Amino acid sequence: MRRKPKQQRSEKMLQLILEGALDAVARYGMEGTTTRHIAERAGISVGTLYHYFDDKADVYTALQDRMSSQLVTTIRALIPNLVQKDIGTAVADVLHLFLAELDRDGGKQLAFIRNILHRSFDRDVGRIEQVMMELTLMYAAHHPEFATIKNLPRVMYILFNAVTFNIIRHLDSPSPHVNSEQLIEGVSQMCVAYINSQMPAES
Amino acid sequence: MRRKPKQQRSEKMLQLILEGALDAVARYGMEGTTTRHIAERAGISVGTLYHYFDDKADVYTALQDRMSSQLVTTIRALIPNLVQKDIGTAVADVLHLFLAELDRDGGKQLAFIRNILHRSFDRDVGRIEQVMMELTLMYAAHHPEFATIKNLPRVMYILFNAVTFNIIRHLDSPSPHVNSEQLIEGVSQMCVAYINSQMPAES
DNA sequence: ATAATTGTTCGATTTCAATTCGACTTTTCA
DNA sequence: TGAAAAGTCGAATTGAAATCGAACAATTAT
Repeated sequence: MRRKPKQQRSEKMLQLILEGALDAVARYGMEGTTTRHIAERAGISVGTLYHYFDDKADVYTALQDRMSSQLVTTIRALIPNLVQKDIGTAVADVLHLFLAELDRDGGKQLAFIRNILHRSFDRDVGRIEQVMMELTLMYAAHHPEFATIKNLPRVMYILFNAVTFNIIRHLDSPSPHVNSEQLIEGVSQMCVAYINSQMPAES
Repeated sequence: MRRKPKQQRSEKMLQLILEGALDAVARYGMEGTTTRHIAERAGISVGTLYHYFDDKADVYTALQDRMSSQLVTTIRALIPNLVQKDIGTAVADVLHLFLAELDRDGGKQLAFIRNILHRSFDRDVGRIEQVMMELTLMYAAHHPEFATIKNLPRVMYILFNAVTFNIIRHLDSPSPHVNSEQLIEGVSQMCVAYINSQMPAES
């Protein structure tokens, strides 16, 4: 049985379940949350839950969908505005918007997102970042002009994340428009450009 | 009971289980893999599995650890080399290395990584990317010089991923060295620098 | 207005994977 | 050699996910 809201109370129930799930995950974590927890917090029975969703994972998926839909809607509404600005400001605006959106509802959405993410990387990314920081130090030792960059650690942190996600994304679902070589070339150029832009201008 | 290799056969057994898990996940997917599957493919019994690992999740964690350790070791060995090169080449080298490492063992590692990642983003990231591409089009319409960039879609794809992961990472586990404002500022500057570097030089 | 139909809710019951347990085998070492 | 420690096994237990059919509510047809 798939999701199928026919009467209007159904729609309310559906949202009720999603709220219950959000609550439960915020409280017990994603692993710790059972279908009973969700039903309980939504004030319904398990049977009802399964009337609206295929399985537990489906509830989470729906919750993610709802969140990303909200974000997409908000951004889309802001496009006319963004289009007027310079790139730096536009990017900053979108990010501020996003963070503000997450902060509403007292952090439950944020907790949910963290639960989705946390089990994936964390440890591994952290470790690899550490080697990259070693590499940066070594590199700076061999290239003195490198050390003149203001906030070098911050710049490296941002670049590391930038590169990493491009690779992760490429692994997860390769874009038909960009092959490995093109990606690597582009990412390298981005690093060079950002780093150069952070160098104090030479006289 | 934690992991505890005392005799030497233990170490082999441990690796055997990890291989079994890698196999099983490549075959049945992460959700579809049961402890029986793992035990079966490793040629042992479930009971034995639980002598070496706390629970099923622990097996996956160990597998991730093993993979990231390998990567870290490889990179670390390459540092003396990398240090001699310009930044663009160094970045490209590391990425090539990483992809090559994954390609050994006939894609089982790759399949495992995909399984870890796939359940997290995919849908959502894709959707949001789509709005951002809309935004790019609109933006180009208002800023003609923008349209002169070669490979604009590729550049935007890379920047989108770069920005997204910086935010995701910030949400997942905020770095003590970089607060929200600093991150947004830095990320914006990166976008500007990369885009500028891709503009055809004005006479 | 009433009956028939369709949609909704419930929670006890079933199912199946994760984990435990204790009996058995192999290795270590005194 | 023998007995203590380490390792192995798989049947039995446990507990959460998912099902089921019996009630209940809303809607539609007569």
